[in-house]
Amino acid sequence: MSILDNLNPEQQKAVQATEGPVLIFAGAGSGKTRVLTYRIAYMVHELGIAPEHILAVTFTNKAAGEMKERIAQLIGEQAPSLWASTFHSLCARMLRADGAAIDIDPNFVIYDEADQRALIKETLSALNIDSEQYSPVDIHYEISNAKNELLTAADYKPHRKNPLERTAKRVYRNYQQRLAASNALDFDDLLMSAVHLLRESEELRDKYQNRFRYILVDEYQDINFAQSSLLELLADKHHNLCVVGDDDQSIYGWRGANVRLILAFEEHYPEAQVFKLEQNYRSTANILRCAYEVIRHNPARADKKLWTDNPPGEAPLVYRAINEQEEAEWVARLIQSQIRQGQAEPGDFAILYRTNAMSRVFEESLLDANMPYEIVGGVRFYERAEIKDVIAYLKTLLNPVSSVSLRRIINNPTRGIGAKTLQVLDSEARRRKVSLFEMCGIVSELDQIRIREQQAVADFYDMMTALHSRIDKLSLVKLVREVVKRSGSLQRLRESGAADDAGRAENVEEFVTAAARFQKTHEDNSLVAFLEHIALISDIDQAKELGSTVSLMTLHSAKGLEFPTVFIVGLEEEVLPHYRSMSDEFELAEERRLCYVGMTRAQQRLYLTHCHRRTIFGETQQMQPSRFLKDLPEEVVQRRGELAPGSSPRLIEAREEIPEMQMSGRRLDLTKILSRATAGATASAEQSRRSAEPIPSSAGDYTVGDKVSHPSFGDGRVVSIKGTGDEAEIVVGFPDKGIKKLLARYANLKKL
DNA sequence: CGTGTCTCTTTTTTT
DNA sequence: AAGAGACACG
Repeated sequence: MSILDNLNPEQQKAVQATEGPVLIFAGAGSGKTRVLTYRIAYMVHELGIAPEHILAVTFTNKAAGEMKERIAQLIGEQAPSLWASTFHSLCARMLRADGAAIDIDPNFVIYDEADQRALIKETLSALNIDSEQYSPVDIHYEISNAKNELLTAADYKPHRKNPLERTAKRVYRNYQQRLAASNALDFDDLLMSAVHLLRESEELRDKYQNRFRYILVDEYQDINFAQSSLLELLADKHHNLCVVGDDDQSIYGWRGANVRLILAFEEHYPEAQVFKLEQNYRSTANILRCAYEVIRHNPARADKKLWTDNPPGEAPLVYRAINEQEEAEWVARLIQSQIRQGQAEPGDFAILYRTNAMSRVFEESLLDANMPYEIVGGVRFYERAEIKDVIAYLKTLLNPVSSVSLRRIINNPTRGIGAKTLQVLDSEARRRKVSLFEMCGIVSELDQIRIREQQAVADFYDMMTALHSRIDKLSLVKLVREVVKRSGSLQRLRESGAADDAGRAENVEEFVTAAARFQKTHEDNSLVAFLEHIALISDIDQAKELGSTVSLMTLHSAKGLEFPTVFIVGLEEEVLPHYRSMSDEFELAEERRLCYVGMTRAQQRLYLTHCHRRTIFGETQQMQPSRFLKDLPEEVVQRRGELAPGSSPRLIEAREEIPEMQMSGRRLDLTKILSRATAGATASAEQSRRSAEPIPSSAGDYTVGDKVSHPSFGDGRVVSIKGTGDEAEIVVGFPDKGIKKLLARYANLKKL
């Protein structure tokens, strides 16, 4: 009868400990979300706590959405009064409501990464700082870190001998002035200002402390200092702060997250109750074992070890591919063959990679294999240039002082307002202490600007004022439509002959649809609300149901998800671990955790693949297998398509599994490689020289039109040949089986 | 002023 | 491989 019946004893304890600070270490797959949601249900149902007194904070929108949904299932109609949101939307909400207390205009716009960088560039050039010497990226990183540490420009203390930091301080101050003048907050400001607000106003602190009597935080290992300070302030009265996390899954250190904060929780709240959820319900024993062997090499982990009652399952498989194309084809074929055998559906598979750029080959191979797939994350809709343009119009309308937005659109589409004109406008605006937009309205006073350009500016100004006057009169969609029409941006895209522009025009139309959807589904469908939604939610596809298609995503985006079958691809040195992280011990540990996070997403099957060669930056390189592969326990791992990395070469039986890759063919090939490898020295120079040589190929034996025989497809005719050597791709038409793309290396074709 | 071409750099992960 | 910025030309 009780909610508690569905929980194990440790979970029950964690659910019932509702009062006071609580720290829950929840290993991968240990039912963390379950505990969080049941805890809330328990508080509401069994203890009668009003949902509006509960705040659930998550790190991503996806997690927040899921939590709301799950809680709604448990507590029904009371759910809407509960706050479940990300840190950033929580802060934005507080600041819209009460930011006036610290001089924040409720209509502030949120500057995203690109806006921030544009403003930094603007600042750099205004301060006459050479952006070659001090790159906007580096400066921004410094400022962002300072804000994460809650240091204002005045508080920020650069190292005396560090010119970058000293420059950053100058820029920080000026940048902040520009943000204020633009009535804008950047991502980091949201957090910092919310803390500021609570510190400054006792009244508001009281208000929020009384409102949020029970606070739950997910993914606490990803928290930064500003976020933890915010929580401390909010929980300062009732002390009912429950945090859940797993230090082994901390993968956002590069963004200011600090794992030590979870480890230091007990120091800060000595009375904290600590629970450890160590039983894994997700993965097979073998998968878990492998994951553990990878993670256990990290220093300074909180002491814990996952265990499971699940059966051992299949041994995780390590596959070495020739190059990324072959890797992708192997993955696609494996998926295809499992689906054909009725063992699985597309939604059972996830392909996880280190960087978004790696998704492309997999898309192609899945397309070839006719597999439905979906890319999660990646280039987000709202970040496309044409969409950002429309958004910039909206931001400017809401907030004409927002200089970054105005600069983006003033000559987009081109209307004859060039750099020169803009520069004059800007310096005059500065001299007269008016905003750039206001300056546009009095452009006729400037005789440095030619009449033609004056006219262009004036027309632009008139258009924007006309649109501005309609903000309150038109519904959101109508306003967006009007903007798209009046600005001429859609028309330009439609009329352009450029191939990509048709797609861009469609995107703009899709944006209008997104506005319509927002208007329909949100109670507060004002322009402000819509823009905030875009800035913070920023994922138009999030509503799409995963589950019917193969999922492609980065290891980072996979956090919190699970799939029956997981492929982690590109397990190579310099990819995972990423080359930018290899020189730093701390970052290296984070790469390892990233690998661990990926592995623990798998329920039934885990495939780890790496390539012998990979093309990076348009250059083909020899790759070494990832060091993480070396940590796998040999007794529970199958290795295929390769020589065991680092150790003495050995041949491992390949099971017949994929029709195109026949035993005999591969054994022959491996034997060849084996003999050459043992004959030669192990020096890497020697190795690369050798593999640069063309490997004796069968491709040369075929010409288009040849009749060939395949062990399982029977007789067919060569349709085309792409490439050379063992990488050659031979397309063969088989009368019964259709057209097949075969790799010369594996196909084991016989010429007839 | 706008466009096109060329070179150059850049690619980690994201609220 | 692709995008951004520099430069030259119309």
